Amino acid sequence: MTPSQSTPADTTQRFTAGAQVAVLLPLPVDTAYDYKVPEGAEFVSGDIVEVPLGRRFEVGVVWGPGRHEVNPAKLREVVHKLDVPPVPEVLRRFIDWAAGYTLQPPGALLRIAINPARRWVPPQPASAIAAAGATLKALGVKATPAREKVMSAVGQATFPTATALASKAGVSSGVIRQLIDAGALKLVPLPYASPFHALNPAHARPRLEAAQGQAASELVKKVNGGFSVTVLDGVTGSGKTEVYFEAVAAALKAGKQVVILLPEIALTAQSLARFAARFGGVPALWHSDLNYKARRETWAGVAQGDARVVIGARSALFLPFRDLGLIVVDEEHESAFKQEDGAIYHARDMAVVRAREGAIPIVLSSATPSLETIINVRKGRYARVHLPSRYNAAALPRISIIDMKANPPEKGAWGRAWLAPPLVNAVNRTLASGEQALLFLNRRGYAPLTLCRACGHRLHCPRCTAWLVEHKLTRRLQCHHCGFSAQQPESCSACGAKDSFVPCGPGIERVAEEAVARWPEANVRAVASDTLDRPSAVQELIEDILERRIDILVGTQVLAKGHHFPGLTLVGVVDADLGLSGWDLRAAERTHQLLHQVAGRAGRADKPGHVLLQTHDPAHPVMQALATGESDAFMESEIEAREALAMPPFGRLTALILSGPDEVAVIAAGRTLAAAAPRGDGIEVLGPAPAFMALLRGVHRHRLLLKTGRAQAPQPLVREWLEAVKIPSSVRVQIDVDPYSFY
DNA sequence: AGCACGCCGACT
DNA sequence: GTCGGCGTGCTC
Repeated sequence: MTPSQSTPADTTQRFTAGAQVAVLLPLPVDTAYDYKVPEGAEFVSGDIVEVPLGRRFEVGVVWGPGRHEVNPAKLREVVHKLDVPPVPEVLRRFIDWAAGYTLQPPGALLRIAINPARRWVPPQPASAIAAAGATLKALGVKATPAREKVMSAVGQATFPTATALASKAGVSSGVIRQLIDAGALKLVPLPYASPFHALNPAHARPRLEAAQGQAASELVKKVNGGFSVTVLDGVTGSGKTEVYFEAVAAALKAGKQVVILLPEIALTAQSLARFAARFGGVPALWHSDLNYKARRETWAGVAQGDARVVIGARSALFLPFRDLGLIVVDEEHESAFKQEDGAIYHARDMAVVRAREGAIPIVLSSATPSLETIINVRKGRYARVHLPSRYNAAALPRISIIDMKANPPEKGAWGRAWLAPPLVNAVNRTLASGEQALLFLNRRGYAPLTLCRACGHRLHCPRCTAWLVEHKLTRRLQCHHCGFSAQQPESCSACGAKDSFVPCGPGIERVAEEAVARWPEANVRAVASDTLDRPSAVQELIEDILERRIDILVGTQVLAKGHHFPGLTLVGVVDADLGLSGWDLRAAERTHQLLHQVAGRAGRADKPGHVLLQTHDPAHPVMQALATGESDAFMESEIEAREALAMPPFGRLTALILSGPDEVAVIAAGRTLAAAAPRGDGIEVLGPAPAFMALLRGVHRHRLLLKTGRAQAPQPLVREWLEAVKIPSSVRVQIDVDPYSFY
């Protein structure tokens, strides 16, 4: 990433009546629009304003002086300024930079930043209810029994809500409303009460081990020292969270705000409870399914500086912090940080930029740092703080490989089997000693593929390039990409054969079926994202495991992170090869990270866990790295491979994704782009090719990939490229700079 | 993102 | 004859 080139707009710049201002709108348009400052108004850069746009109104942000590039006759006036703090200059600079880098329209990023202001409702000043001081009679209000009850219940007291008074008096709240309207009761304004907990950096100082204490003090040193990037790494349970909490405490002590970014799935009640135990209060939360009120409240609290710490998913990075002093990205390696919510960006990379623009420190925390991060450490761009030993000296699990070719599973009375004899024996031993086992398989449902025995026809989704997955639990066939679901047909639609469908391959339900058949005495539970849809379901599951109501867990990656279960001493990875197939630069790295994390679930202080990996390719570097514990050597070979192929971060990739309902138009657009592709030394364009999911929810997708050298910025090339061609509006062009996935 | 304008098919 | 489909283009 190269430093910002945009010149920061000066916050102190004022715009008075008659002047022109550029207002950036939260829309996917390329530039800010000019507006006139109305009579009697005065604005500064960053002010959030309402402006007319076409025949509607839109909320935007004063981005700077007008650019005077449009016919003055077209100019319209700003309607008014919203009563919210202006968007801080750092955030504006950050949006400009991020838009230029990711090739997204700046408005698309602004939208993430100011969404809660777009339908701004000034927060209602809180008020309580009390007697107005006049009798019903004096007011000429008819004294019904219900009204009398209310008046005697209210007395000299104040009630926080109408409901509270209504229930005290034993009447419905409608009566209260009537009495307020009649003037017998009045609303008394309450002083502003912050909805945010006070956070005390000294609330519960943890006792840190020597290594942790040293790591913590290194991070604390960075807190008031301007921009820095520090990688905090150490195995699961080494106490990374406790360590970065000390940096959070230091930032709080310095009166600064903090944002902690987590992958969406990791935003659990547990992570909040852990925070609360350390700081004596719950932080503000930010994620995609907050309701509107909470969103507005947190957004305003962040802008006013009232919300001191936000724990949130990637979009929390775009909140208008008044005085941000520290960013933490936990589980830095997680690919969930690279996703699209209106705009395509990598939250970890953008977080580093946000830190730089704000001249503040950022901590990247992970048990398995990403390859990009490791390289940045090596090149000296990022500092590294390493936590060597496992907290409380708990033993690391022993990892061994089961060669599935040499140890094929033995078929049982229930049908095909997926557990090889060594794993079966290990489960036997685990159950005999009263401990728990996890059978890990990253595949939901019963069978990933259903085919007709008679003709070989495969059941696939009508709207996606994907097989339908049989789910025995719901007795339906499901598409895991679009939510399509159907009854299993009685006969084959291709050849008409009856009862000819056979399931192929295992999902967790099928492995659970085998476990039940093999260990009828044991309690077996299959767990996947679809069975953990409620937050309470997660909590219940955790309790069931801790209370030993489950002996054998069969589950997907939802079980890979988070809680540690002391009774769980065996992990069997049913198909360790699963993540390795497919054209994905990071397949091996990701599989390594996932399996490493799963392995971390096993064992406890007095009894090391055992992890068995079932694989058809025991010699694969991923398996060898896991079995020998030589993660560093594995990463080394991955780095060499990437360097040899000039793949990121040694070369740069940019993907153009074309999509639309009409496949012919999408393909034609792909050809048009390919014909106009940039040429030059070290520039290569691949494609167009159908995306991995060429048909998704009825939308056809094709991709082109631009490869450039480390020194060649792809952004200007892509800009020129797209300016030179005409793509019909029925085909959408998305640009993904530094793509992570290839589908 | 909205929203209107515009040009071709089935209806009160 | 009009209602309405969504392809195309514009919003300071």
